[in-house]
Amino acid sequence: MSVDQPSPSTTAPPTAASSTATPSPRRSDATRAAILDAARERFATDGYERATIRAIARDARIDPSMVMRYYGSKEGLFAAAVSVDLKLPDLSGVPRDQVGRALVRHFLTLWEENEEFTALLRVGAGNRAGAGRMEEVFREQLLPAARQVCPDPEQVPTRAALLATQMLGLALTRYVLRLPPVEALHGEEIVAWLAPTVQRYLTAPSP
Amino acid sequence: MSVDQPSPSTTAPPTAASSTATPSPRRSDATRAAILDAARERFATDGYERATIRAIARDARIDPSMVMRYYGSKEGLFAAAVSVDLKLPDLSGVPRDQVGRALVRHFLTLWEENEEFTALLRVGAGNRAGAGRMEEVFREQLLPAARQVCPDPEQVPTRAALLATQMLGLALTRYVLRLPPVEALHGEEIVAWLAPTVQRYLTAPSP
DNA sequence: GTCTATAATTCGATAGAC
DNA sequence: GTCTATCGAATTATAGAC
Repeated sequence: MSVDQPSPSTTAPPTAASSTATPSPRRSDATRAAILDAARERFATDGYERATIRAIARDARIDPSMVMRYYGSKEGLFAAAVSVDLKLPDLSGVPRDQVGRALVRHFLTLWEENEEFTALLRVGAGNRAGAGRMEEVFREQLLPAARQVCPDPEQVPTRAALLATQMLGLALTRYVLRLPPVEALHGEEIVAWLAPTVQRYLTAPSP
Repeated sequence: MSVDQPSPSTTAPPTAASSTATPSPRRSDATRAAILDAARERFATDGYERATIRAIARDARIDPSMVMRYYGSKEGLFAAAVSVDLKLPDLSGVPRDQVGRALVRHFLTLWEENEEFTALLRVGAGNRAGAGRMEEVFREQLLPAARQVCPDPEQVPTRAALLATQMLGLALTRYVLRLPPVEALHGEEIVAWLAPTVQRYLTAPSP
């Protein structure tokens, strides 16, 4: 899955007799990691079409042809650079009336320190394939989390969908559109306002 | 600001005894309208970069050069095609405890029958200038509406920001990303679930 | 008003020297 | 592994014939 194999030092030692157990560390790992970092940033700020391979290569201070050599195509680069893991906690260990607060806080800290999700969101909004990847994240990560909290299996998709409208709306307005009044909100303010919403969407009886 | 005042046509002889009040109907108005319709649809479904002038012209069954002639540039075309009016009702006439329901229902019906907002949202997500136009809509239309409902002027931007996170999140997941469980929700279901959220964001005391 | 032809860029991708 | 050079395709935008 993860293509995140950052070699500790810039000049990775090939170490003569190593190659059996570990997945063959390449001498170019540092370069590859630099490319992925630059790609994530460009995709997050410019979107898929405007994030050109040339610009990404320039950011990574390497030749554009290397990007093609390593990742085959622009789509391959995007797939390698953006692999969203929401890292959702085990909600079965959280008190029932605290899941809203726990989730909002989790997403906030995750998104503040990582622009991978912003990249996926921006690309998903402007590209059909990107939207497909967003749905994948929803299906494989958000649905199982909702299943841990929601008693009625029948209602899980609806509950998860409602959760998505609120949390993706926060991500959109704060990190993509960057509406000033949303950016101005402090993390704890957001938690205080949104936690009751998420709590109700997941656990309250149907209206 | 509407950019619907293109340069006067090269040879535009107003009908002999045309009325003096109406803003000079041109013979090409049907063509212009067809271009704008096609542009709105392409921008809404493909985003700014992938919506090419060629494709828009093909949809409108005219020559690509006509688009340039009428609107000067791709940006000019976008500005002319997408001018979002949220048509927000006068909230001072709505019972205080019904503003949430009224707003959610209003946005739903507006968005279901008009893809202009979807176009602006998709473009705003992938383009810096587009994000600026989204902020314009927020500032000029959503803020005044919130001001009608929120008693404390100090809190108006925050309240409007919270409203934006929920409603834009709905628009994003339903019309742009088209997450199946969100698309599956019926209009009245959405109103029932989201109205209390919006109501609280606008009128409840700060948490 | 409408269309053809094309200029001027820019991009993704390829070939091959060193 | 790295780079130069370039191809082929697509785009916006312009010039000008009819």
